[in-house]
Amino acid sequence: MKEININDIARKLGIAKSTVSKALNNRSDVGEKTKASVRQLVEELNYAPNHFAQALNFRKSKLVGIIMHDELRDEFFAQVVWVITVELQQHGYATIFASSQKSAIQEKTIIRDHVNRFMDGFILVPCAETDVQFVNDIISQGYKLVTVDNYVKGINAPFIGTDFATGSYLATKYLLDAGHRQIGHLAGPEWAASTKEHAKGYRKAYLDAGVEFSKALTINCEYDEADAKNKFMKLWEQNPEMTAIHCAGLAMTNGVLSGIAELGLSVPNDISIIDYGSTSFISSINQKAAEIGQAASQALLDLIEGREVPCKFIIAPELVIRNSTRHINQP
Amino acid sequence: MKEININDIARKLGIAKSTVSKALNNRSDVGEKTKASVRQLVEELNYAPNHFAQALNFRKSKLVGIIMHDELRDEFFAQVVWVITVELQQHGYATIFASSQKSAIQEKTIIRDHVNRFMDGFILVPCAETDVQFVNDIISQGYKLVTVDNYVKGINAPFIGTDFATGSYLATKYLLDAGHRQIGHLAGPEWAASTKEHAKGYRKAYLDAGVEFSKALTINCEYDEADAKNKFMKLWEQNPEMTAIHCAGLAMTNGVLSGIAELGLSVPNDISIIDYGSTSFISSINQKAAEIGQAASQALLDLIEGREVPCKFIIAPELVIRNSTRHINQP
DNA sequence: ACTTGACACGAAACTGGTTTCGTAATATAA
DNA sequence: TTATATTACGAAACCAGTTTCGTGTCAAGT
Repeated sequence: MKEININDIARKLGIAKSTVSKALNNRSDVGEKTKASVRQLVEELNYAPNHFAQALNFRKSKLVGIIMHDELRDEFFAQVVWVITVELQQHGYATIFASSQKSAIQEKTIIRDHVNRFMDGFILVPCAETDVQFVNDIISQGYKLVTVDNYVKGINAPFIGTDFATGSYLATKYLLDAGHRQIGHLAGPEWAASTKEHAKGYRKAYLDAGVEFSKALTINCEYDEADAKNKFMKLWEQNPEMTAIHCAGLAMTNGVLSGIAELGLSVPNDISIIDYGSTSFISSINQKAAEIGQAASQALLDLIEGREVPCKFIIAPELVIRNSTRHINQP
Repeated sequence: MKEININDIARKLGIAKSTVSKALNNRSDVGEKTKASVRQLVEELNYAPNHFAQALNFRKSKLVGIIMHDELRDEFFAQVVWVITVELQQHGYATIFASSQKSAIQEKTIIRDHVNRFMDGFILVPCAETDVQFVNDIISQGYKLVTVDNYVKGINAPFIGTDFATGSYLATKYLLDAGHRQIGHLAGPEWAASTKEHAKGYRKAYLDAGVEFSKALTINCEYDEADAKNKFMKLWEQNPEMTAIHCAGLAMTNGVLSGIAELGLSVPNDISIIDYGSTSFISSINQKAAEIGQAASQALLDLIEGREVPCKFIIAPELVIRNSTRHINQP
């Protein structure tokens, strides 16, 4: 358990610890033979500098905090977190993951705690009621922060996210082109910024196609399987002519599939589905978690290292057609 | 950016910093009025002690490392990581997540790095070729470590995982009871310890039911959607009488669903599915990520705080029937 | 009145590094 | 031969806390 430290090295070589430190940092005011002997002993004893002592000096921890609004159970967020972790790992940073569990109060507590831990930066997926003032205070104190996925107006930090309007536009247009006319929209909850974007794209596709648009085909829903099933059942009851549905998230698709199975229907014969970010057989809008994770970690590194960073990266998603959609005959 | 420190507090109150420190730690050799004034100023200035200075003193970081063999994209692991994070957060620990990306070499590097960061403990999901010797060295040096999910023989640390034999037994028995006779088994890769356990349960169900068992119904497969689709197609070709399939993981199910859609078949009419850990409409063996995460964090806390810890926690999974299975008539 | 003890506080050392500055030894220039 | 520069190193201060130990003050005991 006892780690060897710089003093041990110095003592064994009969030199000062300052010399050892300088040797390790390859300073010019240390002789070559001294450097060589230090390096050799370091190798032998498997010495590595204590991160905390260094952090205390540099006021840098080589630690980045990832603070998410939700629970990481979503495959998309899990992949974003993973990509960020790997990217930052390559630059010598470790990541600390924390969840605010959709609570603005917890979010604050976590950020404060991270600040005392001298985090070098934060990647924040804001929750619904993020305290913009508080976050901006942190930023103006010089802490480096980027926000991801959930755009919150007024935060003075770079944002990296998906162009949901385009995503939903692509999905809806595809279904319209395939002959569908009654396309349901299982939209996200009203508190999510993305919900409005989805609706914008969905509607635009109808308008562009010159097909009559009905509000009754849209229903709001939490990102939750059980709620999604209920809302789908309601939507189906009210729109028995519906031949396709566009879901705002993976959890919703699962609820819908459950409802479809219960009704004895089948996909895609009776109903086509396009959702967001599914990796299964469902046709979906691919949110490009890898790109978002990369852009977010790059933006944060740029901020930390004092480079210029654009304030918005909107990543266009991609429509991936799998086996949950079919063409139907025009009436 | 400049945080206030214990010296600032001391100066403003005209007392020594040692007194401030003792007041904050509620030591008995500080007067009550002094304590009160310190606490008040601390509150006012929003002071919080520097974690690194403390870590340097205590040789404890209040940090726990989670090192996973895989990529976190699996919903089960994502939830395990999340539960561990939340549990430990409640005890004042933050978690650092890292992935060894299935490489024993990376695994070592990460552990070494974590050791210099004075991690108070590790939660390790070992990769296929974990260096048992190395891990045991770390443990015998006094570092606290628990292993999760992937049981590796010879590691002197508590293990928390799923009873896969029982899981696959339950799945297979259910399908047999439902009248299925030709039940495919899309097994995990040979390197995974769990694969043998799955096979054990699968076979035992056949034996217990007195139904003839065929090796041809089992095929090994990576935890990868594309590979799963190929292997399923092969299995289907060779066993056209197959009416059900038991998959070792979620990624496999997605591959299978893709194959089924391509063949123009439907679930559960043509083929029933039971997999592991799915949350969608697929009937599945629920691995109880929450229980595993809780048990793992509790075991680690016990280790860190010097309590006795049993060496194995095997958590029995649960069969959850959803909409991907049907009863068939006996021939 | 003197001793003893409890109490409250501060100086200094310590955790493991980095950095500044001073200086001795050697090399080069005048 | 002396003045100056260069090189190589060490002592000490510093980061922000904790802990040990010493000391002064006051009250109680004899």
